[in-house]
Amino acid sequence: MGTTQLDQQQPEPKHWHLKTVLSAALDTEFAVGQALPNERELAARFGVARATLRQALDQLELEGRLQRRRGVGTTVAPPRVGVDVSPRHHTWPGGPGDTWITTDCVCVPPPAAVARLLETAPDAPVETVRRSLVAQGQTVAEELLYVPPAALPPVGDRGAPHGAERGHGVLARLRLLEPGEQDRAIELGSATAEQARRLDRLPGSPVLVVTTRYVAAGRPVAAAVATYRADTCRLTFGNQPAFPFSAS
Amino acid sequence: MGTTQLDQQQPEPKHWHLKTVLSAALDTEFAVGQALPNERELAARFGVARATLRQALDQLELEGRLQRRRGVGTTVAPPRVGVDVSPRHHTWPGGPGDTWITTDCVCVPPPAAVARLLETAPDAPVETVRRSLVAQGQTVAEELLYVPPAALPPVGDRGAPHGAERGHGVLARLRLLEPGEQDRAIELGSATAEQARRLDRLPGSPVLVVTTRYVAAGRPVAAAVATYRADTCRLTFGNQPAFPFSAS
DNA sequence: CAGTGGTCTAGACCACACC
DNA sequence: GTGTGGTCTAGACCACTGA
Repeated sequence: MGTTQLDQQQPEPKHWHLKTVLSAALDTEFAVGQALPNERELAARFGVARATLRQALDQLELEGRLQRRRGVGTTVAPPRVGVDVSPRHHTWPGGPGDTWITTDCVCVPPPAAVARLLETAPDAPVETVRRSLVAQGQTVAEELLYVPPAALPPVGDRGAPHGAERGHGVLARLRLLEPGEQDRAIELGSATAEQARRLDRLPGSPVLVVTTRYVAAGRPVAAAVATYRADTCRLTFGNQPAFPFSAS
Repeated sequence: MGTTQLDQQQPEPKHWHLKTVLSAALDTEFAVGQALPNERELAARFGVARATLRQALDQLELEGRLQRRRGVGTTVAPPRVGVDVSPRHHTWPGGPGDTWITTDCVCVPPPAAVARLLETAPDAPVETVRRSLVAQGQTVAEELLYVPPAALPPVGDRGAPHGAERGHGVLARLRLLEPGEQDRAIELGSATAEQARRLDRLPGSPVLVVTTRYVAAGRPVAAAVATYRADTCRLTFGNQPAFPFSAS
Protein backbone atom coordinates (compact mmCIF):
# COMPACT_ATOMS: atom_id res chain seq x y z
CA MET A 1 0.00 0.00 0.00
CA GLY A 2 2.70 2.43 -1.09
CA THR A 3 0.17 5.13 -1.92
CA THR A 4 0.28 7.94 0.53
CA GLN A 5 -1.80 10.62 -1.11
CA LEU A 6 -4.47 10.50 -3.75
CA ASP A 7 -5.05 13.35 -6.14
CA GLN A 8 -8.21 13.18 -8.12
CA GLN A 9 -9.03 15.29 -11.10
CA GLN A 10 -12.44 13.80 -11.71
CA PRO A 11 -15.33 14.72 -9.41
CA GLU A 12 -15.38 11.08 -8.37
CA PRO A 13 -16.27 10.70 -4.68
CA LYS A 14 -13.18 10.32 -2.51
CA HIS A 15 -14.52 7.31 -0.67
CA TRP A 16 -15.11 5.55 -3.96
CA HIS A 17 -11.65 6.18 -5.27
CA LEU A 18 -10.26 5.20 -1.89
CA LYS A 19 -12.15 1.93 -2.01
CA THR A 20 -10.68 1.16 -5.42
CA VAL A 21 -7.16 1.88 -4.24
CA LEU A 22 -7.59 -0.22 -1.10
CA SER A 23 -9.16 -3.04 -3.07
CA ALA A 24 -6.17 -3.20 -5.38
CA ALA A 25 -3.81 -3.12 -2.41
CA LEU A 26 -5.68 -5.99 -0.78
CA ASP A 27 -5.23 -8.05 -3.93
CA THR A 28 -1.53 -7.44 -4.28
CA GLU A 29 -0.03 -6.65 -0.91
CA PHE A 30 -2.05 -8.47 1.72
CA ALA A 31 -2.64 -12.06 2.67
CA VAL A 32 -5.84 -13.51 4.08
CA GLY A 33 -6.03 -12.90 7.78
CA GLN A 34 -3.44 -10.14 7.73
CA ALA A 35 -4.23 -7.02 9.75
CA LEU A 36 -4.55 -3.60 8.17
CA PRO A 37 -3.20 -0.44 9.83
CA ASN A 38 -5.78 1.11 12.13
CA GLU A 39 -8.34 3.52 10.78
CA ARG A 40 -6.75 6.68 12.16
CA GLU A 41 -3.45 5.80 10.60
CA LEU A 42 -4.99 4.84 7.24
CA ALA A 43 -7.00 8.05 7.15
CA ALA A 44 -3.88 10.10 7.82
CA ARG A 45 -1.92 8.16 5.24
CA PHE A 46 -4.47 8.93 2.54
CA GLY A 47 -5.09 12.48 3.72
CA VAL A 48 -8.80 12.08 4.38
CA ALA A 49 -11.08 12.30 7.39
CA ARG A 50 -11.67 9.09 9.27
CA ALA A 51 -15.36 9.13 8.33
CA THR A 52 -14.43 9.12 4.65
CA LEU A 53 -12.03 6.27 5.08
CA ARG A 54 -14.71 4.37 6.96
CA GLN A 55 -17.11 4.76 4.02
CA ALA A 56 -14.57 2.93 1.89
CA LEU A 57 -14.01 0.22 4.52
CA ASP A 58 -17.77 -0.21 4.91
CA GLN A 59 -18.00 -1.04 1.21
CA LEU A 60 -15.16 -3.51 1.33
CA GLU A 61 -16.67 -5.20 4.35
CA LEU A 62 -20.04 -5.40 2.55
CA GLU A 63 -18.29 -7.13 -0.32
CA GLY A 64 -16.75 -9.64 2.07
CA ARG A 65 -13.21 -8.41 1.52
CA LEU A 66 -12.59 -7.22 5.07
CA GLN A 67 -13.47 -8.29 8.55
CA ARG A 68 -13.67 -5.65 11.26
CA ARG A 69 -13.89 -6.39 14.96
CA ARG A 70 -14.29 -3.74 17.59
CA GLY A 71 -11.40 -3.59 20.02
CA VAL A 72 -9.32 -5.81 17.78
CA GLY A 73 -8.78 -4.44 14.31
CA THR A 74 -9.41 -4.93 10.62
CA THR A 75 -8.18 -8.02 8.81
CA VAL A 76 -8.39 -9.38 5.27
CA ALA A 77 -11.35 -11.76 5.07
CA PRO A 78 -11.12 -15.26 3.64
CA PRO A 79 -13.21 -16.08 0.55
CA ARG A 80 -16.91 -16.47 1.20
CA VAL A 81 -18.11 -19.91 2.18
CA GLY A 82 -20.49 -21.59 -0.24
CA VAL A 83 -23.71 -22.82 1.37
CA ASP A 84 -26.00 -25.09 -0.60
CA VAL A 85 -29.58 -23.86 -0.51
CA SER A 86 -31.04 -25.75 -3.45
CA PRO A 87 -34.64 -26.58 -2.70
CA ARG A 88 -34.45 -30.33 -2.45
CA HIS A 89 -38.01 -31.11 -3.21
CA HIS A 90 -39.79 -33.91 -1.48
CA THR A 91 -37.61 -33.65 1.62
CA TRP A 92 -38.08 -32.09 5.03
CA PRO A 93 -35.62 -30.01 7.03
CA GLY A 94 -33.62 -32.06 9.53
CA GLY A 95 -33.30 -35.01 7.19
CA PRO A 96 -30.10 -36.79 6.17
CA GLY A 97 -27.33 -34.46 5.02
CA ASP A 98 -28.82 -31.57 6.97
CA THR A 99 -26.08 -30.05 9.10
CA TRP A 100 -28.16 -27.46 10.95
CA ILE A 101 -28.08 -27.64 14.74
CA THR A 102 -31.38 -27.40 16.58
CA THR A 103 -30.94 -25.06 19.52
CA ASP A 104 -34.40 -24.19 20.77
CA CYS A 105 -38.11 -24.59 20.31
CA VAL A 106 -41.15 -22.80 21.69
CA CYS A 107 -44.81 -22.69 20.72
CA VAL A 108 -45.87 -19.07 20.27
CA PRO A 109 -47.80 -16.87 17.82
CA PRO A 110 -45.53 -16.14 14.84
CA PRO A 111 -44.85 -12.79 13.14
CA ALA A 112 -47.76 -11.60 11.04
CA ALA A 113 -45.92 -12.25 7.77
CA VAL A 114 -45.34 -15.88 8.75
CA ALA A 115 -48.97 -16.37 9.75
CA ARG A 116 -49.95 -15.09 6.31
CA LEU A 117 -47.54 -17.52 4.69
CA LEU A 118 -48.92 -20.44 6.70
CA GLU A 119 -52.49 -19.30 6.24
CA THR A 120 -53.13 -19.50 9.97
CA ALA A 121 -54.83 -17.03 12.28
CA PRO A 122 -52.47 -14.18 13.25
CA ASP A 123 -52.61 -15.06 16.95
CA ALA A 124 -52.56 -18.85 16.64
CA PRO A 125 -49.44 -20.31 18.30
CA VAL A 126 -47.11 -22.35 16.10
CA GLU A 127 -44.11 -24.52 16.91
CA THR A 128 -41.06 -22.31 16.41
CA VAL A 129 -37.81 -24.22 16.05
CA ARG A 130 -34.56 -22.30 16.08
CA ARG A 131 -31.58 -23.81 14.32
CA SER A 132 -28.14 -22.52 13.46
CA LEU A 133 -25.59 -23.39 10.84
CA VAL A 134 -21.87 -23.49 11.55
CA ALA A 135 -19.30 -23.46 8.77
CA GLN A 136 -15.57 -23.16 9.20
CA GLY A 137 -15.83 -22.57 12.90
CA GLN A 138 -18.26 -19.71 12.55
CA THR A 139 -22.02 -19.41 12.93
CA VAL A 140 -23.00 -18.25 9.46
CA ALA A 141 -26.76 -18.55 9.57
CA GLU A 142 -29.73 -18.85 11.86
CA GLU A 143 -33.13 -20.21 10.96
CA LEU A 144 -36.57 -20.10 12.46
CA LEU A 145 -38.80 -22.94 11.35
CA TYR A 146 -42.51 -22.45 11.93
CA VAL A 147 -44.90 -25.40 12.04
CA PRO A 148 -48.57 -25.10 12.99
CA PRO A 149 -49.37 -27.90 15.49
CA ALA A 150 -52.50 -28.71 13.50
CA ALA A 151 -50.35 -29.71 10.52
CA LEU A 152 -48.39 -32.27 12.53
CA PRO A 153 -49.52 -35.86 13.12
CA PRO A 154 -50.89 -36.16 16.64
CA VAL A 155 -48.85 -38.15 19.13
CA GLY A 156 -49.43 -39.16 22.73
CA ASP A 157 -46.19 -37.86 24.15
CA ARG A 158 -45.68 -34.23 23.18
CA GLY A 159 -42.02 -34.39 24.24
CA ALA A 160 -40.14 -31.76 26.19
CA PRO A 161 -41.97 -28.53 27.00
CA HIS A 162 -39.34 -26.45 25.30
CA GLY A 163 -35.70 -26.35 24.18
CA ALA A 164 -33.73 -28.39 21.67
CA GLU A 165 -35.45 -31.61 22.76
CA ARG A 166 -38.81 -30.28 21.75
CA GLY A 167 -37.35 -29.06 18.48
CA HIS A 168 -36.10 -32.52 17.61
CA GLY A 169 -39.56 -33.86 18.34
CA VAL A 170 -41.20 -31.37 15.99
CA LEU A 171 -38.75 -32.21 13.20
CA ALA A 172 -39.30 -35.93 13.74
CA ARG A 173 -43.06 -35.56 13.54
CA LEU A 174 -42.71 -33.43 10.42
CA ARG A 175 -40.78 -36.22 8.73
CA LEU A 176 -43.76 -38.53 9.20
CA LEU A 177 -45.68 -36.47 6.65
CA GLU A 178 -45.58 -36.92 2.93
CA PRO A 179 -43.36 -34.08 1.67
CA GLY A 180 -44.37 -31.92 -1.28
CA GLU A 181 -43.14 -28.82 -3.03
CA GLN A 182 -41.27 -25.81 -1.71
CA ASP A 183 -41.52 -22.13 -2.57
CA ARG A 184 -38.44 -20.12 -1.83
CA ALA A 185 -37.39 -16.48 -1.97
CA ILE A 186 -34.13 -14.67 -1.27
CA GLU A 187 -33.78 -11.03 -0.40
CA LEU A 188 -31.50 -8.62 1.38
CA GLY A 189 -32.28 -7.81 4.99
CA SER A 190 -30.59 -6.55 8.09
CA ALA A 191 -29.96 -8.43 11.29
CA THR A 192 -31.99 -7.74 14.39
CA ALA A 193 -30.09 -7.06 17.59
CA GLU A 194 -30.48 -10.65 18.79
CA GLN A 195 -29.63 -12.22 15.44
CA ALA A 196 -26.58 -9.99 15.22
CA ARG A 197 -25.40 -11.17 18.62
CA ARG A 198 -25.77 -14.80 17.71
CA LEU A 199 -24.05 -14.29 14.36
CA ASP A 200 -21.26 -12.30 16.04
CA ARG A 201 -22.06 -9.17 14.08
CA LEU A 202 -23.42 -5.70 14.81
CA PRO A 203 -27.13 -4.90 14.76
CA GLY A 204 -28.26 -4.03 11.25
CA SER A 205 -25.54 -6.03 9.54
CA PRO A 206 -26.59 -7.11 6.04
CA VAL A 207 -27.99 -10.61 5.84
CA LEU A 208 -29.41 -12.73 3.06
CA VAL A 209 -32.92 -13.75 4.08
CA VAL A 210 -34.10 -17.05 2.63
CA THR A 211 -37.81 -17.64 3.08
CA THR A 212 -39.18 -21.10 2.38
CA ARG A 213 -42.72 -22.36 2.36
CA TYR A 214 -43.20 -26.11 2.61
CA VAL A 215 -46.30 -27.51 1.00
CA ALA A 216 -47.81 -30.95 1.51
CA ALA A 217 -51.03 -32.17 -0.07
CA GLY A 218 -51.56 -28.72 -1.56
CA ARG A 219 -51.52 -26.94 1.80
CA PRO A 220 -48.73 -25.01 3.54
CA VAL A 221 -47.45 -27.04 6.49
CA ALA A 222 -44.31 -25.20 7.46
CA ALA A 223 -42.37 -22.02 6.84
CA ALA A 224 -38.72 -21.24 7.42
CA VAL A 225 -36.94 -17.91 7.58
CA ALA A 226 -33.17 -18.32 7.44
CA THR A 227 -30.77 -15.40 7.75
CA TYR A 228 -27.25 -15.83 6.39
CA ARG A 229 -24.35 -13.48 7.08
CA ALA A 230 -24.12 -11.64 3.77
CA ASP A 231 -20.47 -10.78 4.29
CA THR A 232 -19.27 -14.36 4.66
CA CYS A 233 -21.77 -16.47 2.71
CA ARG A 234 -22.40 -17.32 -0.89
CA LEU A 235 -25.62 -19.25 -1.46
CA THR A 236 -25.24 -21.98 -4.04
CA PHE A 237 -27.54 -24.16 -6.11
CA GLY A 238 -26.88 -27.11 -8.28
CA ASN A 239 -24.73 -30.18 -8.44
CA GLN A 240 -21.38 -28.64 -7.69
CA PRO A 241 -22.31 -26.70 -4.60
CA ALA A 242 -19.15 -24.63 -4.35
CA PHE A 243 -17.70 -23.38 -7.58
CA PRO A 244 -15.30 -20.48 -7.26
CA PHE A 245 -16.23 -16.97 -8.14
CA SER A 246 -15.27 -13.60 -6.81
CA ALA A 247 -17.27 -10.84 -8.45
CA SER A 248 -16.06 -7.37 -9.44
CA MET B 1 -44.71 10.52 13.19
CA GLY B 2 -45.81 12.34 16.28
CA THR B 3 -42.53 11.69 18.05
CA THR B 4 -40.45 14.79 18.42
CA GLN B 5 -37.74 13.72 20.82
CA LEU B 6 -36.38 10.36 21.81
CA ASP B 7 -34.97 9.71 25.22
CA GLN B 8 -33.07 6.49 25.61
CA GLN B 9 -32.08 4.94 28.85
CA GLN B 10 -30.39 1.91 27.32
CA PRO B 11 -27.00 2.35 25.67
CA GLU B 12 -28.68 1.37 22.41
CA PRO B 13 -27.21 3.28 19.45
CA LYS B 14 -29.28 6.32 18.55
CA HIS B 15 -29.38 5.50 14.87
CA TRP B 16 -30.75 2.05 15.69
CA HIS B 17 -33.50 3.32 17.90
CA LEU B 18 -34.24 6.00 15.34
CA LYS B 19 -34.57 3.38 12.63
CA THR B 20 -37.05 1.45 14.78
CA VAL B 21 -39.15 4.54 15.40
CA LEU B 22 -39.13 5.52 11.74
CA SER B 23 -39.95 1.99 10.66
CA ALA B 24 -43.02 1.94 12.88
CA ALA B 25 -44.06 5.35 11.57
CA LEU B 26 -43.73 4.14 7.99
CA ASP B 27 -46.06 1.24 8.77
CA THR B 28 -48.75 3.30 10.39
CA GLU B 29 -48.62 6.84 9.08
CA PHE B 30 -47.33 6.75 5.54
CA ALA B 31 -48.60 5.42 2.24
CA VAL B 32 -46.48 3.97 -0.55
CA GLY B 33 -45.00 6.76 -2.63
CA GLN B 34 -45.56 9.38 0.02
CA ALA B 35 -42.69 11.80 0.62
CA LEU B 36 -40.97 12.11 3.99
CA PRO B 37 -39.86 15.44 5.43
CA ASN B 38 -36.37 16.34 4.30
CA GLU B 39 -33.33 15.11 6.21
CA ARG B 40 -32.51 18.40 7.91
CA GLU B 41 -36.02 18.72 9.21
CA LEU B 42 -36.21 15.09 10.37
CA ALA B 43 -32.88 15.40 12.16
CA ALA B 44 -34.05 18.53 13.96
CA ARG B 45 -37.35 16.90 14.82
CA PHE B 46 -35.62 13.98 16.52
CA GLY B 47 -32.87 16.09 18.02
CA VAL B 48 -29.96 14.33 16.34
CA ALA B 49 -27.25 15.27 13.89
CA ARG B 50 -28.04 14.79 10.25
CA ALA B 51 -25.35 12.13 9.93
CA THR B 52 -27.05 10.05 12.62
CA LEU B 53 -30.41 10.37 10.95
CA ARG B 54 -28.83 9.34 7.68
CA GLN B 55 -27.50 6.14 9.28
CA ALA B 56 -31.08 5.22 10.09
CA LEU B 57 -32.32 6.12 6.61
CA ASP B 58 -29.48 4.13 5.04
CA GLN B 59 -30.71 1.05 6.88
CA LEU B 60 -34.29 1.54 5.84
CA GLU B 61 -33.22 2.04 2.25
CA LEU B 62 -31.14 -1.16 2.41
CA GLU B 63 -34.24 -2.99 3.58
CA GLY B 64 -36.20 -1.63 0.66
CA ARG B 65 -38.48 0.49 2.81
CA LEU B 66 -37.39 3.85 1.43
CA GLN B 67 -36.37 5.29 -1.87
CA ARG B 68 -34.05 8.30 -1.91
CA ARG B 69 -33.32 10.43 -4.93
CA ARG B 70 -30.84 13.26 -4.93
CA GLY B 71 -32.41 16.62 -5.67
CA VAL B 72 -35.87 15.16 -5.20
CA GLY B 73 -36.46 13.68 -1.78
CA THR B 74 -37.21 10.52 0.15
CA THR B 75 -40.36 8.50 -0.47
CA VAL B 76 -41.87 5.30 0.86
CA ALA B 77 -40.88 2.44 -1.42
CA PRO B 78 -43.37 -0.05 -2.86
CA PRO B 79 -42.97 -3.74 -1.92
CA ARG B 80 -40.07 -5.48 -3.54
CA VAL B 81 -40.55 -6.99 -6.97
CA GLY B 82 -40.43 -10.78 -7.09
CA VAL B 83 -38.16 -12.05 -9.85
CA ASP B 84 -38.10 -15.73 -10.70
CA VAL B 85 -34.56 -17.06 -10.84
CA SER B 86 -35.22 -20.79 -10.57
CA PRO B 87 -32.63 -22.63 -12.57
CA ARG B 88 -34.76 -24.10 -15.29
CA HIS B 89 -32.54 -26.94 -16.26
CA HIS B 90 -32.23 -28.02 -19.82
CA THR B 91 -33.01 -24.56 -21.16
CA TRP B 92 -30.88 -21.71 -22.49
CA PRO B 93 -31.17 -18.01 -21.76
CA GLY B 94 -33.23 -16.14 -24.32
CA GLY B 95 -35.71 -18.96 -24.64
CA PRO B 96 -39.51 -18.72 -24.39
CA GLY B 97 -40.74 -16.89 -21.31
CA ASP B 98 -37.45 -15.04 -21.00
CA THR B 99 -38.22 -11.31 -20.69
CA TRP B 100 -34.68 -9.99 -20.65
CA ILE B 101 -33.84 -7.40 -23.28
CA THR B 102 -30.61 -7.83 -25.22
CA THR B 103 -28.90 -4.47 -25.45
CA ASP B 104 -25.36 -5.09 -26.59
CA CYS B 105 -22.74 -7.64 -27.53
CA VAL B 106 -18.99 -7.52 -28.02
CA CYS B 107 -16.28 -10.17 -28.25
CA VAL B 108 -13.55 -9.37 -25.73
CA PRO B 109 -11.47 -11.10 -23.06
CA PRO B 110 -13.62 -11.59 -19.96
CA PRO B 111 -12.77 -10.84 -16.31
CA ALA B 112 -10.36 -13.36 -14.84
CA ALA B 113 -13.02 -14.92 -12.61
CA VAL B 114 -15.22 -15.60 -15.64
CA ALA B 115 -12.37 -17.14 -17.59
CA ARG B 116 -11.77 -19.47 -14.66
CA LEU B 117 -15.44 -20.39 -14.63
CA LEU B 118 -15.44 -21.11 -18.35
CA GLU B 119 -12.08 -22.85 -18.18
CA THR B 120 -10.74 -20.72 -21.01
CA ALA B 121 -7.42 -18.90 -21.28
CA PRO B 122 -7.48 -15.61 -19.36
CA ASP B 123 -6.88 -13.50 -22.48
CA ALA B 124 -9.10 -15.48 -24.88
CA PRO B 125 -11.94 -13.28 -26.18
CA VAL B 126 -15.48 -14.47 -25.52
CA GLU B 127 -18.83 -13.28 -26.78
CA THR B 128 -20.16 -10.91 -24.11
CA VAL B 129 -23.90 -10.26 -24.35
CA ARG B 130 -25.39 -7.54 -22.19
CA ARG B 131 -29.06 -7.84 -21.27
CA SER B 132 -31.30 -5.95 -18.91
CA LEU B 133 -34.49 -6.77 -17.08
CA VAL B 134 -37.30 -4.28 -16.67
CA ALA B 135 -40.06 -4.75 -14.11
CA GLN B 136 -42.73 -2.28 -13.20
CA GLY B 137 -41.22 0.45 -15.35
CA GLN B 138 -37.81 0.17 -13.77
CA THR B 139 -34.56 -1.51 -14.78
CA VAL B 140 -34.06 -3.93 -11.90
CA ALA B 141 -31.23 -6.05 -13.18
CA GLU B 142 -28.43 -6.25 -15.69
CA GLU B 143 -26.72 -9.36 -16.93
CA LEU B 144 -23.54 -10.17 -18.75
CA LEU B 145 -23.61 -13.48 -20.56
CA TYR B 146 -20.26 -14.88 -21.58
CA VAL B 147 -19.97 -17.49 -24.33
CA PRO B 148 -16.65 -18.70 -25.73
CA PRO B 149 -16.90 -18.71 -29.54
CA ALA B 150 -15.38 -22.21 -29.59
CA ALA B 151 -18.42 -23.53 -27.72
CA LEU B 152 -20.86 -22.26 -30.35
CA PRO B 153 -21.77 -24.14 -33.51
CA PRO B 154 -19.92 -22.58 -36.44
CA VAL B 155 -21.99 -20.65 -38.96
CA GLY B 156 -21.11 -18.93 -42.19
CA ASP B 157 -22.63 -15.56 -41.40
CA ARG B 158 -21.29 -14.28 -38.08
CA GLY B 159 -24.00 -11.59 -37.96
CA ALA B 160 -23.53 -7.98 -37.01
CA PRO B 161 -20.10 -6.93 -35.78
CA HIS B 162 -21.50 -5.71 -32.50
CA GLY B 163 -24.62 -4.45 -30.72
CA ALA B 164 -27.96 -6.05 -29.94
CA GLU B 165 -28.08 -7.74 -33.36
CA ARG B 166 -24.92 -9.66 -32.64
CA GLY B 167 -26.28 -10.56 -29.20
CA HIS B 168 -29.41 -12.08 -30.71
CA GLY B 169 -27.21 -14.10 -33.02
CA VAL B 170 -25.16 -15.49 -30.15
CA LEU B 171 -28.28 -16.47 -28.22
CA ALA B 172 -29.77 -18.13 -31.30
CA ARG B 173 -26.62 -20.16 -31.90
CA LEU B 174 -26.55 -21.14 -28.22
CA ARG B 175 -30.05 -22.56 -28.55
CA LEU B 176 -28.84 -24.93 -31.25
CA LEU B 177 -26.85 -26.80 -28.61
CA GLU B 178 -28.15 -29.54 -26.37
CA PRO B 179 -28.68 -27.88 -22.99
CA GLY B 180 -27.46 -29.49 -19.78
CA GLU B 181 -27.18 -28.59 -16.13
CA GLN B 182 -26.66 -25.25 -14.44
CA ASP B 183 -24.67 -24.28 -11.38
CA ARG B 184 -25.82 -21.14 -9.68
CA ALA B 185 -24.68 -18.98 -6.78
CA ILE B 186 -26.07 -15.86 -5.14
CA GLU B 187 -24.13 -13.37 -3.09
CA LEU B 188 -24.14 -9.76 -2.04
CA GLY B 189 -22.13 -7.31 -4.09
CA SER B 190 -21.97 -3.65 -4.85
CA ALA B 191 -22.69 -1.94 -8.14
CA THR B 192 -19.87 -0.58 -10.26
CA ALA B 193 -20.15 3.00 -11.43
CA GLU B 194 -21.52 1.96 -14.84
CA GLN B 195 -23.93 -0.60 -13.45
CA ALA B 196 -25.16 1.94 -10.95
CA ARG B 197 -25.85 4.40 -13.75
CA ARG B 198 -27.82 1.88 -15.77
CA LEU B 199 -29.77 0.74 -12.70
CA ASP B 200 -30.45 4.36 -11.74
CA ARG B 201 -28.59 4.02 -8.46
CA LEU B 202 -25.43 5.39 -6.89
CA PRO B 203 -22.05 3.68 -7.25
CA GLY B 204 -21.60 1.01 -4.59
CA SER B 205 -25.30 0.38 -4.14
CA PRO B 206 -25.99 -3.11 -2.83
CA VAL B 207 -26.85 -5.67 -5.48
CA LEU B 208 -27.62 -9.36 -5.47
CA VAL B 209 -25.14 -11.04 -7.78
CA VAL B 210 -26.41 -14.22 -9.41
CA THR B 211 -23.68 -16.21 -11.10
CA THR B 212 -24.67 -19.07 -13.39
CA ARG B 213 -22.53 -21.59 -15.17
CA TYR B 214 -24.16 -23.44 -18.05
CA VAL B 215 -22.89 -26.92 -18.76
CA ALA B 216 -23.46 -29.00 -21.87
CA ALA B 217 -22.00 -32.42 -22.47
CA GLY B 218 -20.06 -32.13 -19.25
CA ARG B 219 -18.23 -28.96 -20.26
CA PRO B 220 -18.93 -25.31 -19.36
CA VAL B 221 -20.28 -23.53 -22.41
CA ALA B 222 -21.52 -20.25 -20.98
CA ALA B 223 -21.47 -18.14 -17.84
CA ALA B 224 -23.79 -15.39 -16.73
CA VAL B 225 -23.33 -12.74 -14.08
CA ALA B 226 -26.58 -10.96 -13.27
CA THR B 227 -26.79 -8.06 -10.83
CA TYR B 228 -30.17 -7.28 -9.29
CA ARG B 229 -30.99 -4.12 -7.35
CA ALA B 230 -31.03 -5.44 -3.79
CA ASP B 231 -33.33 -2.67 -2.60
CA THR B 232 -36.14 -3.41 -5.02
CA CYS B 233 -35.82 -7.12 -5.83
CA ARG B 234 -36.74 -10.36 -4.16
CA LEU B 235 -35.40 -13.42 -5.95
CA THR B 236 -37.89 -16.27 -6.05
CA PHE B 237 -37.81 -19.98 -6.77
CA GLY B 238 -40.53 -22.50 -7.18
CA ASN B 239 -43.97 -22.85 -8.61
CA GLN B 240 -45.57 -19.77 -7.19
CA PRO B 241 -42.94 -17.26 -8.16
CA ALA B 242 -44.24 -14.36 -6.10
CA PHE B 243 -45.55 -15.21 -2.68
CA PRO B 244 -45.72 -12.33 -0.26
CA PHE B 245 -43.29 -11.86 2.55
CA SER B 246 -41.84 -8.82 4.26
CA ALA B 247 -39.18 -9.77 6.77
CA SER B 248 -38.53 -8.18 10.17
C1' DC C 1 -33.36 29.82 -8.82
C1' DA C 2 -34.33 27.24 -4.18
C1' DG C 3 -34.50 22.73 -2.17
C1' DT C 4 -33.05 18.06 -2.00
C1' DG C 5 -29.89 14.28 -0.88
C1' DG C 6 -24.60 13.12 -1.21
C1' DT C 7 -19.94 14.06 0.42
C1' DC C 8 -16.52 15.56 3.61
C1' DT C 9 -14.24 17.45 7.69
C1' DA C 10 -12.16 17.57 12.47
C1' DG C 11 -13.02 16.82 16.19
C1' DA C 12 -15.19 14.07 20.61
C1' DC C 13 -16.61 10.23 23.33
C1' DC C 14 -18.03 5.29 23.96
C1' DA C 15 -17.76 0.03 24.00
C1' DC C 16 -14.89 -3.53 23.65
C1' DA C 17 -10.63 -6.73 23.56
C1' DC C 18 -6.39 -7.69 25.27
C1' DC C 19 -2.48 -7.20 28.27
C1' DG D 1 -4.27 0.49 31.52
C1' DT D 2 -3.75 1.05 25.89
C1' DG D 3 -5.52 0.57 21.40
C1' DT D 4 -9.13 -0.75 18.43
C1' DG D 5 -13.42 0.06 15.83
C1' DG D 6 -18.35 2.22 16.61
C1' DT D 7 -21.09 6.34 17.43
C1' DC D 8 -22.12 11.11 17.25
C1' DT D 9 -21.80 16.09 16.45
C1' DA D 10 -22.11 20.62 13.91
C1' DG D 11 -20.93 22.42 10.69
C1' DA D 12 -19.53 23.05 5.25
C1' DC D 13 -19.81 22.44 0.39
C1' DC D 14 -21.22 19.80 -3.86
C1' DA D 15 -24.41 17.63 -7.42
C1' DC D 16 -28.65 17.18 -8.88
C1' DT D 17 -33.83 18.13 -9.74
C1' DG D 18 -37.45 20.76 -10.99
C1' DA D 19 -40.00 25.07 -10.98
